[in-house]
Amino acid sequence: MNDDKPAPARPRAPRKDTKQELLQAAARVILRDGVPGLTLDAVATEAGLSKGGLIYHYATKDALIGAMLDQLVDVTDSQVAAYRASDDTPGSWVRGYLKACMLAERDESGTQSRLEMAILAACLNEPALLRRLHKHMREWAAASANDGIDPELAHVVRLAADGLWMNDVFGLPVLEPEERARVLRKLEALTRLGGSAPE
Amino acid sequence: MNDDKPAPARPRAPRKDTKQELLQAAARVILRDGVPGLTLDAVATEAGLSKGGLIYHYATKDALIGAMLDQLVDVTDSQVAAYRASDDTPGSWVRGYLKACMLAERDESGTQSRLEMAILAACLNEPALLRRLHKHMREWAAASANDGIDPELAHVVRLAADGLWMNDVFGLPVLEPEERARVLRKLEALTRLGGSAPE
DNA sequence: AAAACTATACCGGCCAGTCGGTATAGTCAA
DNA sequence: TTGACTATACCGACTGGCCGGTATAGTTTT
Repeated sequence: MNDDKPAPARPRAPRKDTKQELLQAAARVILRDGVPGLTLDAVATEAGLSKGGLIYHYATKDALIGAMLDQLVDVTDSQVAAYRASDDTPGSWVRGYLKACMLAERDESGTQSRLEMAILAACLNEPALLRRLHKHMREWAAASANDGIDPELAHVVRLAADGLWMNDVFGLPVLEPEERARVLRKLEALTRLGGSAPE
Repeated sequence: MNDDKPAPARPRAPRKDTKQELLQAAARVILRDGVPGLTLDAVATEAGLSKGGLIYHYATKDALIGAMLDQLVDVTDSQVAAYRASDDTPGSWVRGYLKACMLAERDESGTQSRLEMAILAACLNEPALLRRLHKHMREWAAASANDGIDPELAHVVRLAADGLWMNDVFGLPVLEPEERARVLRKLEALTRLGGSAPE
């Protein structure tokens, strides 16, 4: 009846990019139900698939979480790179990182940062994932230390960004929005402080 | 052969502080096996008693985790207070907090900080616990903002301490020990910077 | 003997991962 | 063009283990 075979949009048809859709579904689930709520069934349902369908694309739960982690790292790195394209003065890496971490504000109600932390929390369980995460953090630490400004100050700013972003994650915000904004401005200012320092 | 009890060769003496022992056992388990490894059976075994015995003291798992959280907060607060007893200049709260967070170094291989993060991770699962944690964080945020120094700078230092402490948690250290020490010194210096600042 | 404390057995729910099956599309040969 | 065959995508019932919690029967100590 309604079936025109060559037409792309049908109920029962291979999805264009199911894996990406699954990743987003997983993000939605983890934000709504927390880390323990991230079950294969939940993700599958959220994505409009069955568990079998999910498993077809990601053989194990860890594979799914690992893919989320990879994407998170990629996004962060590319955001930093994008920022640096328009700022190559000393401290630009840290400022880019700061911006990347705080992109949350663009989303509705800090969705992004909560997601990031949730992914990290999910990684905590699996040593293999944790190792991958750790590797990336070391790279980030190295990048901030090599940013052309006082390395310790760079670390401080980066760590504070991590801390702020972590705080965001615990449900409601710890800092008031205005105070948070002031802190961010202060952090940014710090990256310009040691920049063209003497010596 | 003095005492060949095949079963738990336990001290028949009335354990007066079993609850405390259980808390410590839970800490050991969580450090060794991670958050998902924190099962009632595991804690009981680690503490040298049965699950029934554990349940007798902590009726539910959440009660156990809650007790761990309370103890963590108490310890932190009392360490801050102890520090301030010998330093009541502006910025003392933040410096005390810094010290409390970094007590890890006194332990063998950052045990303390990893434990703290693990407890937080365990709390992530239960909304009720998360709320309690959140309350404490707000108190800490308020305390740092009221420390007699530039509030934003105080937040920055406190957040960086959180970030550093979080980094420690991911298994191996992200920063080299010397670099870490330099960062700490920088943080401490920052708390004295805005202290008696103009205005 | 009662209270305090501990051990053992068990239940029920949850959840990752399995497996046999179905539907659709593409290929190729007769 | 049609039937045989294969690959891809997906479904959903099922299983097997794990784990929180319960029930109950000891064993000490006071």
